[in-house]
This record gives sequence, structure tokens and C-alpha cells, in this order.
Amino acid sequence: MATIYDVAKAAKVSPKTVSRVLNGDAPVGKETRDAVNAAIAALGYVPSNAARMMRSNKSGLIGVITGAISVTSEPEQPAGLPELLLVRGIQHIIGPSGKTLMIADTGGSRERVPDLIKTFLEHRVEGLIYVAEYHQKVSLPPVTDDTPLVLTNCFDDAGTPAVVPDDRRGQHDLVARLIAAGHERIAYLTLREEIVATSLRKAGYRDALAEAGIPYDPALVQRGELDSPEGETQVLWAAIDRILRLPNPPTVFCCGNDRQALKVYGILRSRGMRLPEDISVAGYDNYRLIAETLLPPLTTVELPYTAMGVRAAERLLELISGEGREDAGPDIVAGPVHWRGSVTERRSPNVSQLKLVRED
Amino acid sequence: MATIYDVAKAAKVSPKTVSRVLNGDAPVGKETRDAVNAAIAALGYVPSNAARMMRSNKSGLIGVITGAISVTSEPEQPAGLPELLLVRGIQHIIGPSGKTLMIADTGGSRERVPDLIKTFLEHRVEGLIYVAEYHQKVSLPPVTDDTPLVLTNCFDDAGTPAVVPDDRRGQHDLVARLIAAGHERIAYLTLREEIVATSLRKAGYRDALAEAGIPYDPALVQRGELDSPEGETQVLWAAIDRILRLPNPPTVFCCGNDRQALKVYGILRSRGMRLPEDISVAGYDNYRLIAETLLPPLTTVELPYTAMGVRAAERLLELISGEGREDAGPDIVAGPVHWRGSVTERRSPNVSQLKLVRED
DNA sequence: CCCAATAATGACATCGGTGTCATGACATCG
DNA sequence: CGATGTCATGACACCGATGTCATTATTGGG
Repeated sequence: MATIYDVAKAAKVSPKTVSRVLNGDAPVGKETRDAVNAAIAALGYVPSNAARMMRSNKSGLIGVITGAISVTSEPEQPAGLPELLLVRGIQHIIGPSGKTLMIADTGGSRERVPDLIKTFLEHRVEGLIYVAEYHQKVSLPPVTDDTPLVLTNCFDDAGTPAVVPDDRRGQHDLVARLIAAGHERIAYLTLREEIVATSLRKAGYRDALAEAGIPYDPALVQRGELDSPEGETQVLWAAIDRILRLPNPPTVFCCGNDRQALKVYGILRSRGMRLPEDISVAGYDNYRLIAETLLPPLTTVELPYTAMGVRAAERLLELISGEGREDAGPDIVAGPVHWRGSVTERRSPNVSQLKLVRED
Repeated sequence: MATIYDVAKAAKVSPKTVSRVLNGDAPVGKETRDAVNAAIAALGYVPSNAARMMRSNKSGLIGVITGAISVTSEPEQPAGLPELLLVRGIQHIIGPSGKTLMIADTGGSRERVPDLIKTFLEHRVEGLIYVAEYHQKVSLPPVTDDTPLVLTNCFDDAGTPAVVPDDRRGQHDLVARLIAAGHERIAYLTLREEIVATSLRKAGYRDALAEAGIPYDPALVQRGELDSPEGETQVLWAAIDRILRLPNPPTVFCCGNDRQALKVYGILRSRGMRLPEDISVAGYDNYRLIAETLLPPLTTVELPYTAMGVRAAERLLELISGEGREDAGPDIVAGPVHWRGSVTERRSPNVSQLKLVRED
């Protein structure tokens, strides 16, 4: 590959002049500039980032660590889409900033993280973003002090800058909207207990009930997922069965996520119920491939992955430029409710009022 | 950040000796080695890839160009999952090879591709992989001769090394399996006509019919998708309605993809049909989130994205090492049929014989 | 016991750019 | 008209590693 010296020789100028043409950091005579540009084109010269970096000590690189690329476990799960959307949000900010994203994946095994960090440090990345597959607590090996780190979709005990979803508020907003539509008996099928989101969302569910003065009925809240994916359908079947046999059954099922809602559609229909005439269903995630494709389309809460990615990238850029503070606590990002045909309006809700709730 | 000189000073040796400890390319006395390692740890020294690269001219980087990260159009589509799986396959090969992946995305606009290529060349990537979102023909701007390029999920007129899915054979295998299960009236709901996959799969469908001596009935093949996502459900409704009103209706619907199959489930059920007792359904893609979650689980053909990524990375590594030929034509990768509960066995098929078909 | 091979280490040049400083040719101003 | 400033350009050192070659100490073979 041609170097700046080759170009200089071809254009009969000094290497430094070629450098000036490339960077425009000092005036260059028009004829000289043309000659240099011609030589560059003729030789197919592309400047070497490595050499440039040697002097400037600026790599222009941002490192992203994710498991999206090769998740081995949980085969039926969305498999990386959350991380994909997060990375998309990150790219949305990093791209225009002139920096380049380097993405590495853990290959599903957490032990590889230190290796990846080391590789990134060798490339002298200016900042690091760690992306988790679902909202969780993590503990990463320490990185250098010089290189800022932002956690996304996760947090740690050390108070590392983090961006997480507002699960509590999301569930609250959905349930509040259901109540506004006239639902009062609201069943809730949860995800696994250990998941951070589960407790937060349960709290949000109770918040909304309390606000509306509706008593909390534990019989309406059933676990719809096991630790292992085995026999999941049966668990869900049993949970739904228990709830529907209640003396005062619910008018709507809130599901732990859209995928669970997809299963619930099948189970309810196999029991001969019509959706949404006989029973309403709501999900969580706004996993559009499911939510928008299902018949009827699914009412759900958006997990604002893209927005979180945007926020994480912004925070990282602030930290790099020295503006941001390391200790500013986690950023909590809420996503909107998407109201679709899977929930009946039992009475016309005062939507304008709810919009205020949504936007405050 | 500490340099090799800092380490050398701290360990009271020459920089070159530190280099030797790092690379193990010449014998170093035990005491010296320990002293150097201690100094490295104390200073938190991480070697600079840029400086290393200056001498060796080996970047150890592989560039991947994809639209996965920020697809703007087609909101309901799988949105990048195919590319995600492809990248996973690529990573599976590149990671162990000791090289590092750099992933850049087009941000949905093809015009950015030349820019991305330039950025990669500045980083002196050793090879490039272009990943398309669906099987299609592309025409990329020329890259340097030194840097090998492999197209994945796409191909061009110039005969650039490429890896594409075997849509014809995939559809053939599925239909052959349906026939083996006793189905003879097989409806086929297609995707958009312009898509490469559509014509290939239609050919595969006819191949399988011909092999079994079943006459081709054009009335059973209906377009189930429009150019724009508007009114998609209506089109599908109409297509299904036309087919079901035939004097000799089908026993199974083959869908253009799993997402379409999800919609077809809803439509058939809203017509009061039971799945799979009254009618069978098959998909394409093996989009597991849908195929495994649906009730009943969906029979489908796998689009072997991961395998294609693996193959593309292998080919690229061959090209980089000089083994591979530039002109070896496209690699066509077939995926297996996944047989699940959405298709009834009308007669016990000779599966062992089919397995042979599958594995040859 | 001498010579050759090997171990262990360092000095120095080099990779491809860019920052610093110097230089000469004009242009402008008081 | 001389002093000063800007334009246009080049010489040279430097960033942080590593390849080459040189140097010294040690070991083994004949």
C-alpha cells in the first residue's frame, strides 16, 4: 500500500505538504494541491490510521462489548435483538461524532470479557460501553482510569455510569392505561423471579392499582415462566387455568413479555376464547415482529432500547470530553405504551389526561 | 498511558527486552522476565496496537459492513436478526483466528458504503465482508486489490466471492417432506416477486412436485405480500380465501416466511379452523422466536445464516492467507427442514430415506 | 584448553504519519 | 523604504513498538 512518501515523490513535494493537503491545517497553493490530489488518486493512497494515531494518541475508536453476536444459551429468546437495538442507538450518536465503533462479543461466556477489554485497550479506544442482554446487575473487571465506561441495560455496585430501563414506570403506565379503559380485574403473568425486571414491574403494577384505589389480589398474579425453558407451556397453561377459575376472573392478562403473550394467545384460543372480545391481553417489550404481526395486534409497553443506546453514547461522549461526572448515578429511561387491538376499551378513557401522565 | 520505555526504565532493562518478554520471541533470563512482568503489572501497561502495526503492517482486523445496526425501513421485519446471526457465524471463525472484528453499518443508506470502506482501509483491515439483509444482488464500489472481499447473503455480477442461501433446495426439501407426509394439495403463499428468494423457492416447490409426479396447479400459488407493508393482512386474507374456495382445497399452506405464517395462523383461526387438525401450515426461515413459540410449533426450513457466516469467514481467511481463489464462484449453503407440530402426518413417511436426501 | 554454538541483552534504525521550526517570497503598513 | 505579517513549503524529530545487528557471558565438544 502506498505511503505519504510515495505520494510526495509522485507529486514532487515534501511529505509534510501532502499531509497538509490531507488535513487542510495550513494553506497550500492551488497547483500543488491539485498535483498532490492527482497523485493520491493515481496511487490509490489511503492514510494509515495507525501512523496517525502514533502522534496524536487519539484512536477515534469506541469499544462496545456485547453478547448479542453469539448467545449460546436460551435458544428461544429474542436472541440478541435488544442488544442489536441498543447498538443501533449507540451508533446513531457515535457515527455523526466522527468516531468509529468497534464491537466485540463475549461469545456467551463472561470470562472472555477481560480479554476483550484488553484488546480494546490495545487499540486505545477512547471509551467503552458494556451492553447486557437483559436488565441485570453485573460486576465487570476494572478498566483503566483513563478509559471511561458506561454500562447499558445493567448496573453495578461500584456506581459506574449506567443506563437502565424504567421497568417500574413502564408497567405502571400500562396498567394505568388498562384501568382508564375500564379494566379492574387485571391478571399478571410474571417472568422468572430472579430477574430484576420482575420485581420492578410488579411494583409498578401495584403502584397503578393503588393509585386507582383498586385492591391488590395476589391470586391474580401468577408466575408464568420457569427457570429452565422446559415445560414452559404447561406452567403457563396451569397459571392461566388457575386465574380463569377464580370466582371473579380478570378481564385482561398482562404478560411478562410479548413472547409470553404470543403463547397466551394460543392457550386462550385453544380454550375457545375469542380475542379480544372474551378476554384482553397485553405484553411487554414492544417486540414489533410479534406485537404488530399478531392478530389482533398486541398492546404492550416499549422497552426503549434504542433510546437507551442513544443515552449511553451521549453519556460516554460527555465523559470523554470531560464534561460528564463519573458519579451521576444511573440514567433511567422510560418507554411509551403502545395501544393496539388486543385490549378492549370497556369505557372510553380520558386519554388526554393519560397523555399528560405519559409526557411529564 | 504507559509505554514500553516506561516499563523498561522501571525494570531497568532495555525496551527491546521488554518486547521480548511480551512476545516470547527470544530467550529472556528468568529474573529479568519477572522484573519486567512486575513492572508491566505495576504500571498497568498495555501495548499499543498502532505502534505494533506500524512495523508489522498487520492490523489483525477484519471489517464487516452491514445494515443490521440501523435499518430504517421495513419496521415490522425481523430488523437485522439475519445479519446478527451471520455476524455471529463470522465471529465464530474470526475470533479463534486471533483477529478482531470491526463492524460498521450503513445506517440504512447505501451511499455510506464507500465511506465505511475507506474507514476500514485506513485501519488497514486484512479483509472485508459485506453482509446483506436479505438474499439479493448488489453492486459495491471497487475495493483495493490487496484487500479481499467476500459477499454474504448477496452476490454481484463481477463474480466477487460470495456466500448465499440455497433457497431452491430449501423449499424443495420442505415440500418433499410434506409430500412424504401424505400431502398432495400444497398451497404456496409467496413473498414479493422481486425478491431473489421468491423465484428460487417457487422453482424448488415445482421441483419437489415434479419429482413426486404431482401436477402443478397455479391456483394454489398466490402472492401473500405487497410491495408496501400497507394492507398486508387483507392481501393475505384474500389469497387464503381464494385458495380455500377452490373445489379441491389444499391440506397445507406453505408460507413465504415464519412471520407470514404467524399471520396465517391468526387468519385461519379466525375462520374457525383448527391447527393442525383442519389445516397444516409451514413457514420458512426457522425464525425460532416465532417457530418455537407458536402453538402448535411451526414446521419450517432453516435459513442457515450462522452457517453462511461461518463459510464467509472461512473463505475470507483463505483469501487472506493466499489459499483461496478469487474466482471460485458463489458458495451455496442449504439449511435443514425443522419438522414440528403444525403439519399433520397424513401417512407415516419414510423419514430415513428423507434424511439421506437431507444429508447428501 | 581452545573454538564454536547458544543464551542474554542492548544500541539503533525503521514503520508512516504529524508537530515544530526554519526559510524564502510577497504583500501591507506606517 | 524598512519592518512586520502572511503564504507556501521543506527539514527534521518524534510517537511506540519491533527487526537487525552487535556484544558479552556461558556452555559444550573435540
